[in-house]
Amino acid sequence: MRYPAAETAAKHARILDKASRLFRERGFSDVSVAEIMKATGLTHGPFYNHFLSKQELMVEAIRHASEQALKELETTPASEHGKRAYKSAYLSVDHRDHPEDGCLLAALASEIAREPTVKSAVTTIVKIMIAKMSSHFPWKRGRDARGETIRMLTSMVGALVLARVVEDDDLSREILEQAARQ
Amino acid sequence: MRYPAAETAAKHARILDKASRLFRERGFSDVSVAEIMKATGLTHGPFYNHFLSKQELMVEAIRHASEQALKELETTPASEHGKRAYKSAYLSVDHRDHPEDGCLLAALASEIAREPTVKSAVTTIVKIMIAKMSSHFPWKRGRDARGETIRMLTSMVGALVLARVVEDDDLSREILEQAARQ
DNA sequence: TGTACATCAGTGAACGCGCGTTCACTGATGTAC
DNA sequence: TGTACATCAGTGAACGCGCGTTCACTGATGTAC
Repeated sequence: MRYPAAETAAKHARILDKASRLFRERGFSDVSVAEIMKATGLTHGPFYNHFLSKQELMVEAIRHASEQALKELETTPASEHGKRAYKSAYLSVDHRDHPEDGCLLAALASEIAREPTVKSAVTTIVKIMIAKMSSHFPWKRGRDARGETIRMLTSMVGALVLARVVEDDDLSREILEQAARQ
Repeated sequence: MRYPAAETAAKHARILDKASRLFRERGFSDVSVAEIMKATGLTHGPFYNHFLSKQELMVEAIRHASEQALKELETTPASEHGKRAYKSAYLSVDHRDHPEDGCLLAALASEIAREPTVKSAVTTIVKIMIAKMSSHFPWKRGRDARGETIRMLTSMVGALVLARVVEDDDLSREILEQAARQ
């Protein structure tokens, strides 16, 4: 049956949102198109009214998650205190335990590297994040902001990945704390 | 037909070796049991003469890769120079381009976190690596070796993951270089 | 304003495919006598 | 030492299953008159 025109765009956005969360939670290949559509409240058929393929959805879902990440950075105060808060939110137990809301790099790292179309979208996002972080936050006078940004990003992503890989909660917290100190 | 008894153990080892490389190259779910057996030169049937399930193979393959990693650490000179060499080999373009030979954490990060049995095996390995690295290499007097080890490991894994996720070769090398400086 | 009809997002059965796993069978090897 | 036979790793067809994707069909909505 025909549905109110205004709902179509809203449904598209909901598929994207559910997909982006499910993918981060369980990975691209462990989440089926049918499951995403079910989470959106529909059957799997009309998926192809919204997207050309699962691959295309993966790219769009990555873009959707990255918009969220950029918004978070922009709403963080551009001060030394803001930088510390940003880092410690990223390295929090809450972020570790909720990949579906969090950093797409840490959640999908190994799978992104293997999907060329997704990889290309992620490259753009990483470049934007590095540029925005290095201009947004204050860095020590005379030091190179870009290098410091890359080193900070690198140790944040590594710590979150390691903290999630480890089963022992004490060790996991220790990893997050050590990285926060850096 | 019956085969020479001595060959059985050798075939087991070959399945493990091929599997551990293929998994690191393309991920657990993208590599089929049939493909692993084909790489070993057999049909897929006798896989179950060697392993109970694909899951069990995943755990064994992780253990196999970790033995390789431990051996590499132990053969690295226990000096400041050895530590630098170890770090720069890990952060090399060669390691970035050959996940099948390299660090299992960086190659399978996001998938490990989702497989409980694999996660448990990896936890053990991470603990051993941290302990061995902090006692093997020299650390600045008075500083806590364990903390420094965790921070070094964290930024190494993060940098390799990010360098592999990014399509732009200049940016990818920049990430590796920045982490090497840390 | 009321009626007739085209539209098109959603339905749900069906498709081909590759997966992990099973199993009846094979036949050279190792062993009992 | 030679023969008869049990062993068991390997073969390859087959299984059930869930996947991504397709498609004939439905029927409330929006539009033409």
